[in-house]
Amino acid sequence: MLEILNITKALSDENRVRALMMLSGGEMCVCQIIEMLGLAPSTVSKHMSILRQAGLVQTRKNGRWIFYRLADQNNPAALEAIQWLAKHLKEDPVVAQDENRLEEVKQMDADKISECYKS
Amino acid sequence: MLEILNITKALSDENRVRALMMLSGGEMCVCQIIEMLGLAPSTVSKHMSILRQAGLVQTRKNGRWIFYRLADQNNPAALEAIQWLAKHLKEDPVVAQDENRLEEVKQMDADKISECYKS
DNA sequence: ACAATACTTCGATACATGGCGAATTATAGG
DNA sequence: CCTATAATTCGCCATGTATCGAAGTATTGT
Repeated sequence: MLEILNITKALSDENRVRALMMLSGGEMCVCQIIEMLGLAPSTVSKHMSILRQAGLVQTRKNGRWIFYRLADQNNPAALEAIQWLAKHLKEDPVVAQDENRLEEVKQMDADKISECYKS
Repeated sequence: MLEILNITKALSDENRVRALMMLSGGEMCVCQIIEMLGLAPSTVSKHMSILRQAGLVQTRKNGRWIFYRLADQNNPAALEAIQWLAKHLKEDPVVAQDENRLEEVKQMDADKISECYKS
């Protein structure tokens, strides 16, 4: 029950849902999510922590950057919840607008972030 | 987005999830749900109102009784959410215990409730 | 008409949650 | 080292939510 409630509570905030939908397009570092959501870094960090504790996202650290990505196979409940979200938000204007700006933001940070792959 | 958030918010409370799972076994009147959850009538009424506004349940009035039942076909998002819940709470101890007590409570009220079917 | 029952609405209260800024940790680069 | 950057943690505040009891509505039965 607690596992399920962790998921539903995590999904009951618009900004967290937006973040999840963004991650459908591939991993992002926190600074990109901050840019997309337009919230304070501390706020976004807390949101992502809630998503991670619910098993909806996973993290990978590379240098100064922490990349968030959607959960993989080993958590069926989380995965199905994400699929449910994606299915029913496919036509959502907020999600669509985010999807547009996403490419822009990813391009913006591409230069500096690509540096961390040089090593 | 709002429609989806109404659903996830409705599902982010343990008592509301329990109520939904109980309704998988068929419609119930509010007094039975009150008995099952052990909460004040006003509290249960509010919970059920939230579930109804999210499109997760529907109501039928008969005499003094108002029967709640799970949503039917016309709301795919709600229906899939309920199926997701049921799937991942199949082994949950809280839900299982409710399921046991459910027959008992339904029997308890059977006599007086059956009166409303006489007319 | 009146009392009882089922349910909802309202008002108050305690607690949870989302938001920010400041301070902290960790890493990279001069 | 020292500074800058990325991210988190912490403390605070405003808002939202779960809960209750009391009052209100509707319906049934006497």
